Amino acid sequence: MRFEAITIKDIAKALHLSVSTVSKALRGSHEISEETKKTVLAYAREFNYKPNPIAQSLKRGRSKSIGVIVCNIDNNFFSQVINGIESIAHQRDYNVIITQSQESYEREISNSEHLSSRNVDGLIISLSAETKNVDHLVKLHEKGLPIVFFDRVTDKIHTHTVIANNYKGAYEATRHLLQQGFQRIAHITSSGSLSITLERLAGYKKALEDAGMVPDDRYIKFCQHGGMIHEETHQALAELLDLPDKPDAIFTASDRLSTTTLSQLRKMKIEIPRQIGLVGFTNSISADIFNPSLTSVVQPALEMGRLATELLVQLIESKRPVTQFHKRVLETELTIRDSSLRKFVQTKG
Amino acid sequence: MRFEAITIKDIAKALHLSVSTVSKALRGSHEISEETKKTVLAYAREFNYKPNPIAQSLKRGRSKSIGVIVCNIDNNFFSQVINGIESIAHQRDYNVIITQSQESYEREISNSEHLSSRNVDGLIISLSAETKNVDHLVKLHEKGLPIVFFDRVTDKIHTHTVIANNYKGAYEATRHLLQQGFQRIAHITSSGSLSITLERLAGYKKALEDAGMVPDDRYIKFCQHGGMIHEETHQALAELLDLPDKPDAIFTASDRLSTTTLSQLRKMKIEIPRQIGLVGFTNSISADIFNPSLTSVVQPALEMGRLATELLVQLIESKRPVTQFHKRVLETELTIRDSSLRKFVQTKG
DNA sequence: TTTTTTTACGAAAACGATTGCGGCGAAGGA
DNA sequence: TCCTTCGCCGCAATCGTTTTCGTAAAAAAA
Repeated sequence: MRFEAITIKDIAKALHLSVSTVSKALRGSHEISEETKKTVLAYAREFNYKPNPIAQSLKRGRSKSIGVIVCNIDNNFFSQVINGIESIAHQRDYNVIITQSQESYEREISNSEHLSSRNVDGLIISLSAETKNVDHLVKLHEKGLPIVFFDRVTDKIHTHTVIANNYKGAYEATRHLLQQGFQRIAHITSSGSLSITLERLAGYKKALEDAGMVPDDRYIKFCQHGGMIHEETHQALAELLDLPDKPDAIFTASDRLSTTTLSQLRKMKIEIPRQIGLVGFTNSISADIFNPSLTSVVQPALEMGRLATELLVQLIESKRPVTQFHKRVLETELTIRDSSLRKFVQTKG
Repeated sequence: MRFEAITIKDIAKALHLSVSTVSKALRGSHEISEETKKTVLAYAREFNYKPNPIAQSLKRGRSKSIGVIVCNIDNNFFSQVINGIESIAHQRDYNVIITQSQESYEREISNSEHLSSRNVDGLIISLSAETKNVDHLVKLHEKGLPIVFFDRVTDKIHTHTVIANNYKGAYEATRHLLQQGFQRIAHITSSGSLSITLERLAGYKKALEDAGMVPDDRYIKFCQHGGMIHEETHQALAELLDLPDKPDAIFTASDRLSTTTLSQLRKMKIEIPRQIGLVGFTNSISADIFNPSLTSVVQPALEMGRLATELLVQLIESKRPVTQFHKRVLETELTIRDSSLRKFVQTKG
């Protein structure tokens, strides 16, 4: 390092003041005269003084930064959420540290501990598919670390949560398929330990029941790794297609599952939606240029990120312990495209 | 905070040792007896002692973490690079801090300064589309911060760089279109100040020249924001289609530009590849399910991330100043799909 | 003038860890 | 017996900042 950053000590020496006086002057303390403040501020500005955040962090135990743990950023839903998080965070003068759990329980633990030891002021997290136990987060929460959950939440920790209306989104998607005349609607979803899985599954089942049908467990496939491992999705799909009463439509519960399923069906030369209709939860910005274009349950990802961050900042900056927690549920939007349209089939065929 | 993390001081107090003895014991110093070391290690393990990274960072000026600046994580190329970065970084026991410039020069500056002030030990960066001046990085580099550039590089700073063979990739893409019989090949690309833009443009032109054609500037459109602003791409496309000699093929130079162009052409009901052929630089994992499936120049993104990180760690951990710098050029791969196949058209039409 | 209050600043401890140096006791050499 | 050497450990400074407390000098009150 040739040019070291300027410190309070340097300013103090240059102006023949003490370190403490400079510090107070910079922070605008009332015990420093206006004149001294001006001198210090002027000098600081001239030499581009920036307080060392590491030292501040050590001293104050706060860092003006928030940690984010998502399973994977390579996914339009999460990257949109992160954009929402960053927009509010920067507005409130917080920095954002993004980490990926890659759907791994181990990495979720190590990421959360690392972020905590880095003195992040709060945590925004969507649980990994492998996570069945949240003791690691309970521990941090009890230590006083504010946490906001989004998307994949837990009820083991009493705090703010932000989710999409997964139940209703799944219900509408399934009902849409039914309205299109599909009879045997399968459901490919993520790990059964995730909140979103259960909520979406419930919505799917309810829609079937409301149509006078009985949900059939053979039509419901869980993928423990949420589509991160392709073979898993392929096998689920193969099993569905091996059933005596093959499904004539599939409702996929996540971004990765949707694209993998679509891709695999096409590789198998199965025509969509003629042979199999498809609706998926996805925030892919390319869903309209898929072949066929994919009917999607879209979550308000950006808004979810913004909201989660606002709630987190409230927690962080609250003077008194917060006891009143919100569970914010945002509505999804069903965007109907070709992959689920029977009419589309009829036109063609 | 109810349960504070255990510190060296706590251990010292509990074992009736001094803080310095404990510190040395934990680091395995030879000036501490084996017996004492054992006691300390045992106690530390029992109470799950973790050194405070903030304090270490302040004391040592190093943080065992590396900063990453990319324009946008919502992009398969960059998210794959980041996966490569994380895989090596974790292997080498470094943490990764990801930030987004959103193609903004201002944000690139503030991100780089913030990362530097957080004592990252090194920086991996792909320049923003707006960046024409790299003084902010020169300053950090002269201060001694190791930097590795990838993808969008600069020759203003003498250090390691990792790029794809953009020239050759563009050459092959263009040649492929020519071989398919396309005559008037347009090129939609990013900001002219980016290295990748110039390299890809050169490859495109060379392929045309080698085919006995003269590159025509009216067929070359620059998008300053690299596709982040849709209107920009739309206008470029509109201008191309307004030309007296409309292009019969387009070669797009980036992920976002490719998907936006494809989407827009479809909205305009322009048939691909019959009316317009399309080849794009993209690492989208969904390129095969696009409509039509998109012929792509694919970069070895994961490998680029891994390599950049290995080079960075070398710089960080080198005892002596490094003076020999590498420019690593990795080969791209042309994946041919329907969007560029004249044969495909003939079959259909 | 003396006492009290106010103003404006400095000294020092603290955050948690690292490290050069000094010291003390025991062992070895003369 | 005395001196040196060495092993083992503690003291104290340090990183850059914040904050409590103490204290001069100046201002106000007596």
